[in-house]
Amino acid sequence: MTLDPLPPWDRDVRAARRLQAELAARVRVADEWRDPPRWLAGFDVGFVERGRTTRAAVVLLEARTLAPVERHVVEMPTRMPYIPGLLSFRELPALLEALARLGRRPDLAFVDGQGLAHPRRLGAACHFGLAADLPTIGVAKSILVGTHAPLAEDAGAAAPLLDGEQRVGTALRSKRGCRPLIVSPGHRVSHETAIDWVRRTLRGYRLPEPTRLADRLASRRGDDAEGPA
DNA sequence: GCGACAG
DNA sequence: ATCTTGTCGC
Repeated sequence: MTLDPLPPWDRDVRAARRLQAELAARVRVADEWRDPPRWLAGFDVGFVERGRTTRAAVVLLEARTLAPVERHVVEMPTRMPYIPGLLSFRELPALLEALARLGRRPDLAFVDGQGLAHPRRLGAACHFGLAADLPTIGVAKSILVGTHAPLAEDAGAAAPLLDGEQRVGTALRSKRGCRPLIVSPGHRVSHETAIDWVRRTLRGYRLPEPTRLADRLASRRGDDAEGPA
């Protein structure tokens, strides 16, 4: 037996982290839209065949009614393993391909995962937003970095997510009895607007409609039986 | 050195 | 994320 060689991804990990720091400097955390969003999109990525294939799902919804008007699923070979903090590199190709399938360009995109709430401020929502030059919001189901004050049990309770002194997102109890969502700006959106749009797109489930529908589509059980009002 | 660690 | 059935709680 020999000593374990350096992991093949070690070099790339370093390069990827440097690139993240550079890209993060280009992320704009402020609202930049001329008109209120009319088309929303939800993105989610899953893995099949023991991770060998990456699958991205996108759902386009009309902002006013939250009615889904387009759905697409794309698959491609997985190029990178999962490494905490480098998720965007693993998911970005599939996310961009899914976006390309849309017949309309969304005005605002919800991405499953972190936005600013990332060690180098470049979660998948930021990276995707930059790459597509689209306003994006990160909606994660757990914390990668940061801490927040205890949240009340009531739906709607929220607290800033802090990484040291900096606010990187918001912990939001989207539904009573559920663990809070971690909402953070991706690109071209402010903290306030990110939270506002997540709240406006909640429909009694833990996840906001864009992300919830994309999740269902990616996990294939994509029928259309609605639950409680 | 010892954990923590989106999906 | 994914592998997996029933089960406890709002």
